[in-house]
Amino acid sequence: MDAHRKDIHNSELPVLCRACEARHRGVCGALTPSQLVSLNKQSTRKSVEAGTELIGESQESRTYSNIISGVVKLTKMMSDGRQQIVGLQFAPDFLGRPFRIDSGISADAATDVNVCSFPKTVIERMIKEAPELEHRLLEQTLKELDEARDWMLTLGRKTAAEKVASFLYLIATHVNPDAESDSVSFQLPLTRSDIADFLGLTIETVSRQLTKLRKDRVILIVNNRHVEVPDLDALAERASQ
Amino acid sequence: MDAHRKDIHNSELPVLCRACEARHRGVCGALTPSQLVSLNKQSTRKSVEAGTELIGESQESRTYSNIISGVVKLTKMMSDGRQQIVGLQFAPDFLGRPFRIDSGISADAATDVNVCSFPKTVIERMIKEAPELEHRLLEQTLKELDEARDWMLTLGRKTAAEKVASFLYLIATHVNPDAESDSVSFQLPLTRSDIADFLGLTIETVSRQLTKLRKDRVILIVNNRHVEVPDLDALAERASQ
DNA sequence: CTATTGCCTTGACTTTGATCAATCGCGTCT
DNA sequence: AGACGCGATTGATCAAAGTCAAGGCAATAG
Repeated sequence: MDAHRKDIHNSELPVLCRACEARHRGVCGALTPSQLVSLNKQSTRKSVEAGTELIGESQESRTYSNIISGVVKLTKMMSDGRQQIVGLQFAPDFLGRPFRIDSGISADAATDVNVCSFPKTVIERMIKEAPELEHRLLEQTLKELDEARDWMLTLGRKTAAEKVASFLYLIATHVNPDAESDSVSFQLPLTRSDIADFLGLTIETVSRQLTKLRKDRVILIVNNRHVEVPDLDALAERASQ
Repeated sequence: MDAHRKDIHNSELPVLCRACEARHRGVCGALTPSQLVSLNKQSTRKSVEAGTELIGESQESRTYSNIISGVVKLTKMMSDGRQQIVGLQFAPDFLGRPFRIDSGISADAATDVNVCSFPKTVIERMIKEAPELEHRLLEQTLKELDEARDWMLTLGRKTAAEKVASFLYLIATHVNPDAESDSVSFQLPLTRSDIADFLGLTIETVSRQLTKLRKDRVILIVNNRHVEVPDLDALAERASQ
């Protein structure tokens, strides 16, 4: 399987792909160097700022993308305005859904985001040529399904205090995936309002629970966005995880 | 793509497969008659009664299954006993997760269930031979992901009254998928306790909300399990859907 | 340099759904 | 028949989270 990748011959790869995480952990890892070259000719790097809608009601997007950096939030909205964030995507996640029509979800940049975009047609053709690509998509989809179900437990059964701790734990472990030490420091990719929409709470409750965690010395709030966690296990404990 | 199926030559198919929904709407539809014959030799029909654990902590199951009839609930549990149903599966859904290790989910028969089981090894070999099979799995996984995210909105943002109405609407539309009329009659596949675990509520709240829907004549509770919905749109209204 | 704005926090009060407890209906076992 | 168990309903009370309202802080605009 890995024999196709020929990582040694890095020089065969498009410059942009060489340092790209998506080629290792993302879907591009399923492609041969020559497929990468051909895909690369049709791909464009884009930089979008926080708040931009990437996929949504407005424009039927004609592209798929890999997230290069930043955080994308997937949101569902009710007709009366209530909304729920149903997923967060980090690099090198794949953005878009081949073979499946939209399901009322919009994707917005939660932070400033860099993506690598490809025309849908190109990806759909490549999937037919390279079954391994579809396999990667299945694996990412299964991962997203697991995350969604984990979060259903959080939404349905955890208290506000546990929810906020769970969120912080999620971010702490995603921002720095290979954290050896048990202490972490990071920027929150979401506003209080986004956090509330992710947790099924109000911003006031989120704020109060953050304050409580701070007073209990489980976290350190350097400023609104910057959080430090001296002991990840203690945080996990608060999240009942 | 459909050319492979050769539905006309029904006589080539294994007897058990001929009337099986999974061959049409389920994953078996991806297989040629000869593949079906070979798969059929290794498959076994099983009938399990409500409450039986199909996949779980206890035994590392060596098989995948198609649901032939009945309802399967997917449950996540916290160490202190709180639990959340994270998905319901109906015929002809595929049960099991190729290429992905267990994620703390157990699958139990919510009602009496009939399944058609295959050894994991056989399925995994067939996936390599027939990319279309993997394509079907991706499609089912995407469907489950959509359903999970729909439910996240329900769990995070709907009131108890809306949650219960949403659940009834979900069952009403799944039990009789091709309901022409706007009135439906069905058996609830879950106990009140299961419904509560699905909705992130207590059984008392579920009961009260059902009573309220009954008093408001949105539903008719024939007996504990048997419900009639005279007007599906009115129910959808209550679910804010 | 002050005014405005957006985002967040804090406090007082209300509401929703949870908890605790009693009772009912129904099937089953003796 | 009577006793029991199990699931569901109903009521009374309580607690957690929501709502409403005021104010703080920091960045940006005038």
